Amino acid sequence: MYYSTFNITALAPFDFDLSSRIFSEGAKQIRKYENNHFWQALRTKEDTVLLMVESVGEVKKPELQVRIESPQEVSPEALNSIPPLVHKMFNLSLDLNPFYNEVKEDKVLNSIIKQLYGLKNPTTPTLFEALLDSIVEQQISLKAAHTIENRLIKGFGSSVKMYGKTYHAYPTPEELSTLELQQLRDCGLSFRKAEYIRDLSLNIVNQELDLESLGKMKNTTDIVEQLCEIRGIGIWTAELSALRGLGRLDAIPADDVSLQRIISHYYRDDEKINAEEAREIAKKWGKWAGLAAYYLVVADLMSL
DNA sequence: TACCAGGTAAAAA
DNA sequence: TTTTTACATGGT
Repeated sequence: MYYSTFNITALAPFDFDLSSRIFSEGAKQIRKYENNHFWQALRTKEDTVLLMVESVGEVKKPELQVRIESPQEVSPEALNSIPPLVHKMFNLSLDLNPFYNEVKEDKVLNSIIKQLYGLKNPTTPTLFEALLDSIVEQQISLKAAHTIENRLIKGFGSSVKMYGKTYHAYPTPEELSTLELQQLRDCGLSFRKAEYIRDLSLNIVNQELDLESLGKMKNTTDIVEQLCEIRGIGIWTAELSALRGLGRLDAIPADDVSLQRIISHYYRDDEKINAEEAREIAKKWGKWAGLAAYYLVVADLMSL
């Protein structure tokens, strides 16, 4: 067995315990947070390794200990690709203070921030992973979606075996592009969604679509516009994926009926609102709209 | 049993 | 051009 450990720091404040707990909520097979240890199977260029993270700091002076394990030797190149990935996944480079300062006049949010101090929103290792999740989650309940996501991960993702347990990573475009539609359908996806996912994967493998270049674009609205060109991706999927897959904190999936209900709960006394009204309310959060929405969703989850 | 869930594209009007 | 419909699973 091969392993490597190293420490990394994060911009304060950062509550690793709170963030990881929320991150792993939904109990997908892909990640777990137990006994203050976060773990997830992670793909490097050549291999699938097991990532374990624990906090060795505190909210105001955050530091993480990262451990990489693999049955085989991990190349230096692969190892070097891990720290930036962990930074991205946990949003370690995000400075929450400007966010906290700029929404101070919002009494509701300000009160929630005090209770969720140091919470950072997670980002998926790749944009593809965020798109995959979002497509699966279209229309159906999160519970139903998680069941399907687990089948995709177990069925088609690579895995790493450690201590007699098998840890599954998200499937890559390469792994999904060669599948028969019926194989995706068998996971519980509609034929329509199976087509979306197969075609998206194929276009990436054929290099007709370059998701990496999208992440480099300056304006989030341009990214959302580009994503909407892809079949199966509407405004809801595009905005959710920009937030979850690229960490674009100004992207807010206002078409989300659940988010509309939550925003209304805190700002409109549970009266039913539509996407337009949700966007109007979100305007006061400026470039932090997506992060503010994340805080509201978590607050709702924890009944704050 | 029927209906709704963190929607979307395609058909019908 | 605008409105309606089919679609997948899991919970109520």
